[in-house]
Amino acid sequence: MPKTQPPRPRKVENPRKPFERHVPGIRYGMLDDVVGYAIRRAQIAIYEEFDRELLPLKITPPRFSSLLLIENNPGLTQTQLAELIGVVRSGMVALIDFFEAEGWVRRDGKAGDRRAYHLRLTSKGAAHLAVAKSRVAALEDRWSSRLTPAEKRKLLALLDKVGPPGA
Amino acid sequence: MPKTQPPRPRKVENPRKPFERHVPGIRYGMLDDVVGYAIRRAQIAIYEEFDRELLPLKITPPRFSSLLLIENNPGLTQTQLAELIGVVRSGMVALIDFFEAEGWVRRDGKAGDRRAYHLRLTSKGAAHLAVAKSRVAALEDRWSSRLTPAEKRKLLALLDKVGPPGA
DNA sequence: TATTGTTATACTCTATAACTATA
DNA sequence: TATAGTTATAGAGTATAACAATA
Repeated sequence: MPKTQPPRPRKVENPRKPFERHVPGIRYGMLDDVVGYAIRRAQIAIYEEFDRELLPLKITPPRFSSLLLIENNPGLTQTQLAELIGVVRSGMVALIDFFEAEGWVRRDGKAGDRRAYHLRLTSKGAAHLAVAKSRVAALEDRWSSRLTPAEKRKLLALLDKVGPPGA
Repeated sequence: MPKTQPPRPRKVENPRKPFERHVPGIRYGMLDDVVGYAIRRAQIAIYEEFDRELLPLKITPPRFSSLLLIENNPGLTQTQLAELIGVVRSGMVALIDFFEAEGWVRRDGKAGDRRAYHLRLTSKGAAHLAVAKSRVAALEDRWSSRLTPAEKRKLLALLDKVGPPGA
């Protein structure tokens, strides 16, 4: 009996090239002097690698910072955490739901106020976060490989001063 | 005849507080040493103001950089522009459609290749971009108000070196 | 066979508004 | 009357996959 032709493997379109910050021959105009664009460029480059290393752990940037803030400030409420990372309360619900489903975070009742929860890491969550932290630390080392420790400190300090004076 | 009670103005919930980068009393753990998070913090603070100043002009960050790249490199194709700003081709279509609908950008036929377009600013687009540029420049001045010119140059140079060595 | 622009589609984020149960 | 968490919903933004016209 005639063998059916297996479907020819479709050529993968859009083999996403890694983002290139300064393409030779392109004139960027004032973009090269705009802090906001320099930040955007650096962020694209950084997030690409963050996703590649941490998505297998189901960790995204907002998840990472949320878990870290819960670890360092046990008992935070959802509203407090939402303000800390700059999202609205309703957006925090799905995030904590996910953490709970993974068994990483507990919603503990708050004594004296039955509306609110205290957020705490479970031991499983703490162990998972430890793995994530070491990967992030490794990424940081790689990212900073072209910076001296003094330059990195300088960069952090300068970033902290950028933006509207009040922030 | 009895006047109908006008609906009592509902209290606005979620009066969005401006993002605060370092909340007193909160422990940020290793987040304070992570370049990626420092960048994220600065970006949130910066984009809030960008939106407030530029959205009335219908300008968003990707629109701004796209228009600027078209101005400085007239004749770019959509695929080239998409790669420059780090989005896929299909995402560029809606962006250019919008520019065309506003009358800011023309799709010129490419001689010798009827598949592609050369993108160019219209005079209306150039004029609009000029206004946007001056507002962005003003924002830059405000954002950099706490940085000396030398510090700003240093920041741009350091941001350029952050990330995977190849980028 | 490859490429340009396009469409269709879906998924993630995140926002607003309204609801509930508490306070 | 206000607040914590929640739900419903909608709008950006951006991704993948497939397609037509063209190379």
